[in-house]
Amino acid sequence: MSDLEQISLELEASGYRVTPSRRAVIAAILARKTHFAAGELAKRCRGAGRATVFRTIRLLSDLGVVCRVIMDDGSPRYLVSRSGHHHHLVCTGCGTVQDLDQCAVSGALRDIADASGYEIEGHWLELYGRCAACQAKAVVPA
Amino acid sequence: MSDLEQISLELEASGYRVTPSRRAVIAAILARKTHFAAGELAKRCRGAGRATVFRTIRLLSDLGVVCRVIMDDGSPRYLVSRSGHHHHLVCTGCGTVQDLDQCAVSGALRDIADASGYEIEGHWLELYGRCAACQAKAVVPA
DNA sequence: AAGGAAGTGATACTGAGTCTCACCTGAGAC
DNA sequence: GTCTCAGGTGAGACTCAGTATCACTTCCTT
Repeated sequence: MSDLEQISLELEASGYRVTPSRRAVIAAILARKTHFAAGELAKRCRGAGRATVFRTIRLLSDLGVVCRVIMDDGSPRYLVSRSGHHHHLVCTGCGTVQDLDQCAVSGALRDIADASGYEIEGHWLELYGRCAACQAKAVVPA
Repeated sequence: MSDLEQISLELEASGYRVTPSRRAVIAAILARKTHFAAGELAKRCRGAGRATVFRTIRLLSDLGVVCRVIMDDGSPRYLVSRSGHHHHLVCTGCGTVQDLDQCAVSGALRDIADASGYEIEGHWLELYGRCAACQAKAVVPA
């Protein structure tokens, strides 16, 4: 089963219609190798209007198919990612985004909650660095 | 010495001029009790144009006088804050922002770097929750 | 077939932030 | 004192993200 069909099934299972516009947006997203900007996708995606592209991205984001990453310059990007709580490791060299399996702060949250008196409801964590390939490139420049 | 003078001295020490426009922006920032949106400040700040307000906010942000917080809805806000690396604890009830003394992820970063092969250069962490006062309010509603 | 809910596209709008460009200002050189 | 020029400024246009509106279409249910 293709990713497109898989996601279509998820949409249907959640009570949403699988329309040609939505299929076009999903196909456009799957065609992107890495993360993408919402506006750029809207421009490239022939089969759906701008508003629909944004609506579909939000829909997929709610379903956990797509998730939002804030790049180190603050600009938002989206990428196809696994659902559930996780964080990202963004390479500042090539832009690759890697999922992190464990939540790096879950342990510290309890301490912070105790110390501050806050009831922690959520958090946002992005990590920036250079992947192994980009480190190698930096050492031996072409 | 007032905060305004203090910040003016920091500006001068860094080689920037202390102009009436900049003083107006700094005064407007200091007048805000909590965090503020850049655009809203630009509207309220009579003594400086929009572009200058944004320029000054960035300048102060570079100097570490002001720092940027991403609220839980993704919108950016600024607040007068201590410089150096730290994180924020944002109350989703009243919007209060509290500085966190320790960096909650510094310990975990080494493990992540080892496991992923990345050279971690930076990270962004925001915590969201309800402060003690808002928790009390929620339990005993008026 | 009818009706209504869901979905769509065009378009206008808001808000953040940048860029340009002509103009202003003030510190230092003479 | 005045000249000069880098630094600073304001107006305004622009880009980008994202939302709202509204008339229209599509499709499911009855």
